[in-house]
Amino acid sequence: MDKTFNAAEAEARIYQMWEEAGAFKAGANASRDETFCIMLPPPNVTGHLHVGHAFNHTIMDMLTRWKRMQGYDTLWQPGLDHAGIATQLMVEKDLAETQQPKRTELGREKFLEKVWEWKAAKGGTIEQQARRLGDSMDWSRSAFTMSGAESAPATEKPGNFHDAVLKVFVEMYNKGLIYRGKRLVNWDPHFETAISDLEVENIEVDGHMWHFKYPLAGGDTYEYVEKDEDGNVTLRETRDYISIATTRPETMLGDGAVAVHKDDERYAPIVGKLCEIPVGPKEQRRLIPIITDPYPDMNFGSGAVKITGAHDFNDYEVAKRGGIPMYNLMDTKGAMRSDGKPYAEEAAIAQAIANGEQEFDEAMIAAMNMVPEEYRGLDRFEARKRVVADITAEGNAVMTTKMLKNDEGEEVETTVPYVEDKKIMQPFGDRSKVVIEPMLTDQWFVDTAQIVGPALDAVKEGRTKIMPESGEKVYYHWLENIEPWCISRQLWWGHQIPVWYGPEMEIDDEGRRTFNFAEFKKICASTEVEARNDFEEYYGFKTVIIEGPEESREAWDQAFGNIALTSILRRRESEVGEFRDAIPIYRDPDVLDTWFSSGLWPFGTLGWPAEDEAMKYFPGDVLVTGQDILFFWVARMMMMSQAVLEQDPFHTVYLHQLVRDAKGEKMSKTKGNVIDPLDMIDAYGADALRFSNAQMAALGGVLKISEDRIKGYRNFGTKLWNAFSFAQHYEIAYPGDPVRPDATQTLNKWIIGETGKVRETVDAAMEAYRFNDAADALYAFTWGKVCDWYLEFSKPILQGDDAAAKAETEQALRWVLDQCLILLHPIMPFITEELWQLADSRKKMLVHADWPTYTAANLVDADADREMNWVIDLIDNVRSARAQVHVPAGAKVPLLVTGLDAKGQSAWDNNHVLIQRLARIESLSHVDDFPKGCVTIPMAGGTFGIPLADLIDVAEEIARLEKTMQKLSKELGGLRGRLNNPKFVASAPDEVVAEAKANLALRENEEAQLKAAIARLAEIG
RNA sequence: GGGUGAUUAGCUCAGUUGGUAGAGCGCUUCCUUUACACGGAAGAUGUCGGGAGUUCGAGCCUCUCAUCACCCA
Repeated sequence: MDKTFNAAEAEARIYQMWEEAGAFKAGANASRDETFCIMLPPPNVTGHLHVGHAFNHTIMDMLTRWKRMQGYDTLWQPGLDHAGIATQLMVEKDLAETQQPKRTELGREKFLEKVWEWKAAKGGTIEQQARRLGDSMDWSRSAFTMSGAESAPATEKPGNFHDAVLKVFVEMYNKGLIYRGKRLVNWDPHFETAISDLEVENIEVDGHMWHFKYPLAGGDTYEYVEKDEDGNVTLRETRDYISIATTRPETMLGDGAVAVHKDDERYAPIVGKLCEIPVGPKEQRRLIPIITDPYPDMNFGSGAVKITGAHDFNDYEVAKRGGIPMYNLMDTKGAMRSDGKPYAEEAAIAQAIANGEQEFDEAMIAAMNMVPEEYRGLDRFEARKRVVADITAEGNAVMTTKMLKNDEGEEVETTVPYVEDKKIMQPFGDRSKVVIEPMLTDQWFVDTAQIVGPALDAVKEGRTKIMPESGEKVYYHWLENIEPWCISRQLWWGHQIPVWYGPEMEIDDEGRRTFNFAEFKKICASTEVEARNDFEEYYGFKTVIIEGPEESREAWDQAFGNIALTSILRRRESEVGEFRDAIPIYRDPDVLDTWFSSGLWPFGTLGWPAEDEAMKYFPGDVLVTGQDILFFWVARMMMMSQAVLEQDPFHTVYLHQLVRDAKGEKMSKTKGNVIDPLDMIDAYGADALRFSNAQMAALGGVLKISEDRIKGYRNFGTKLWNAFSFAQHYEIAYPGDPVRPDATQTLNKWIIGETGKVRETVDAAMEAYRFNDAADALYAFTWGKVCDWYLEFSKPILQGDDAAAKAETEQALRWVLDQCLILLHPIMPFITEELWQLADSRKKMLVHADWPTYTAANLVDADADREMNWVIDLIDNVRSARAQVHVPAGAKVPLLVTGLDAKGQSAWDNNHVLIQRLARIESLSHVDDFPKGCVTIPMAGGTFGIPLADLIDVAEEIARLEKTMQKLSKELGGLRGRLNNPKFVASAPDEVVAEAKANLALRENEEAQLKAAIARLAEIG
């Protein structure tokens, strides 16, 4: 054997062996019908392995290997997520770097070809990296969320995930669970797409709060009164304006109202009146109403809030409640709109609306551009500056005084605009890093309110358990307040929404058909053919597919010429005669949110909607993922599985925290504290990293990865390795698959019992998802019991002449070491498999070895247990005493004993060889009294002593004994205090009282021995 | 502002129904003894964040204060 395990060489070789043997295939090693299935949270196809993956893969792999060894029909399902935005971004960057045409220049079809090319060439590195961790996934089943898409090239691995996505969309659409609507969504001006709430990061940044005056219409005035808490008037003045505070002045252009709280006495006189938005051309200043709403906080700012329904989520709610028009001010890039009619016209209409003179609807408002010409086309942040400057120049900024240096450098009181520096929470796109703009757009939504019920019930009724439990509260809180889920994205890479639009057809009383391009008819179908069939049936007319809505009118004109729509069909039939054209329809250009497809992961990967044998793995068992993804993904899988299959996708959700660095800080490239798991594997081997991961997997615990710790577990691996090297050194045969002997030797009985205990502990810990307990128990057993004691104890027998004892011990030792390998395999698969293969022949690879079922009850021999613990105790005490009185480590000393009882005597007789060897004892003599200068070692069943004659420093020995006494007294005090307390004896459970009594007796015995020893020494002293 | 969690040895953290505190690393001393120096032996260190309460008994339960972290506004 090599001196240490060569992880770098062995891991690749072993992994290859497993993979070639199909060791991880679904159902491999199955000896029973029960299935065990874990779905890997699919990493982005662009992804790389980071410490978070390394952590949760370790958990999943431990569970999978454990269940596979237990004979379950096991599947750990791998795969990749197409990751809409991330991938599209990556490919666009790649195009730019390689001087290829841009996405928009390529067009949709060509661009998608590029994405697929990119995926084939560079995607999925993470799957190779995962192999280095030892992940036992069934790679042959690796799934992809875009498999089977129309755009997929023939070279791609076949799959039907796309079918699943479309089928679910169509079904949910037909059930009314998916709708299209205009709502305020988070808009990413960089990618020009809607994104979900969860893709928004709120970051606190330095911002400003501006205070402006909105003059009352017609120069009206009112008495503005401020009072303190006691109702005393602190300010009274006549105002002709209402003061508004805002962090986003550019959105003033879209204000629809000013809101105040109904209880706010300051503004009571002017509620219902109109005020003027103090920006834009003087001639067309818009007047907006002052309304009441519960939203404004009377104590914040001036207490009055401008309402811009199209650009703020709170305002949106207020505007909806109050029927306030929501004017959209920006284009898809976040610049001020430059389309629509001249401002003067738009402002006139808006005024009519505000005055209540004109009806309005959503579509009409959406088309209106309330941006004055001077701001049109400006970037939103540039527009902000200009708006602030213009308002201030006109004198509508609220002013305050401040000490500023004048031209001569003197501090003088100066009147300046009132602008507060303020920390504001600003939303950023988690991918694009640009400021997210709330935008009023047409999007597709899942009506989550309708499907959330069963997902909530699953947890409430205990069908699905969230670990740690605190996750359940968070889950309820989120699901009970769930918002509609915006599922459309204005991207190209993804599942294109399977909805086609054509002009709405109306048939009048005379049977004349008219077509309406303002109201499109939607048909949802899983294929284009089906959609066209449906449309053609509807129109009774041929259709033609065109690109998008902007072309629809054009296409129509091209097809039919400039003919009045109302009579198109009649004229066509009678006048056009030869008929070559068709009604244009187009497919929705948007794609689905990536999370819509990954929500189907639990069954989409198993062949659904096709009938597939693999569906036996649904529902799966455990979902292991980061806490941050509970809403993104877990809740959605639960909703979608119920909505589609009416089943819960798994019974347990194991949530873990973000993996941080050793100091508990988030890892980030800018901080430079990123730990690459592959570097750790290179340096210490995958097993060490995995053990470290298992060990820190305390439920709900903070995950801090530390290189020192990983190194420590590498050392643990070496310890295990050396235990085998020990066996080899003693030339213990290793035929393979050792059988547990019927032990007669105490030490063998004892270690077999300890093995029984640890197996139970490990299984209990694994079942409770307490992986740290499993790892700690195995560490303590392997190192602390097997290596530190058992191997040491076995030496005299292995070197001795008792052939029977030797044979039994060799067999027991092989068996125990085998058990270490089996029990450690789920955590440390490589080194254990390597050691397993040292045997001459094995029935199976370790990865498929049978997980043991023996119990402590079967294997523990109470007498052997007691005896060995006594032996260990004695050795410990002798060693400790020797070290403290500075007996040279190598020196062999005689040992004395007084009052040794029968049990003690028999324990000594059975094990004296071990004791003498490990405690370096020359001989044992029974004496009535200890001689002068003797170190005392109190033990159950007798007092031991080491005579040191002149060697002993009496004072030092007294000090040592007194120190022990002190500790003992503390304990005795506690025990006596409790037992003397009648209430304790009366109210504590009997076994607790009994235990305390027994403990007290033991301690009192020890105390007596110590007292005697101290007295003896005092005499000499 | 709302929510969740944390505060235990020098450091990083365990501590499962309340029974009197543990691990790893680090540190000190000794040991290259025939599995292992990625080792062995011995050792030190804690008013379990502060305060109050419930209880015979609190690291654990309740309240309160402080500090920190994360999530959501």
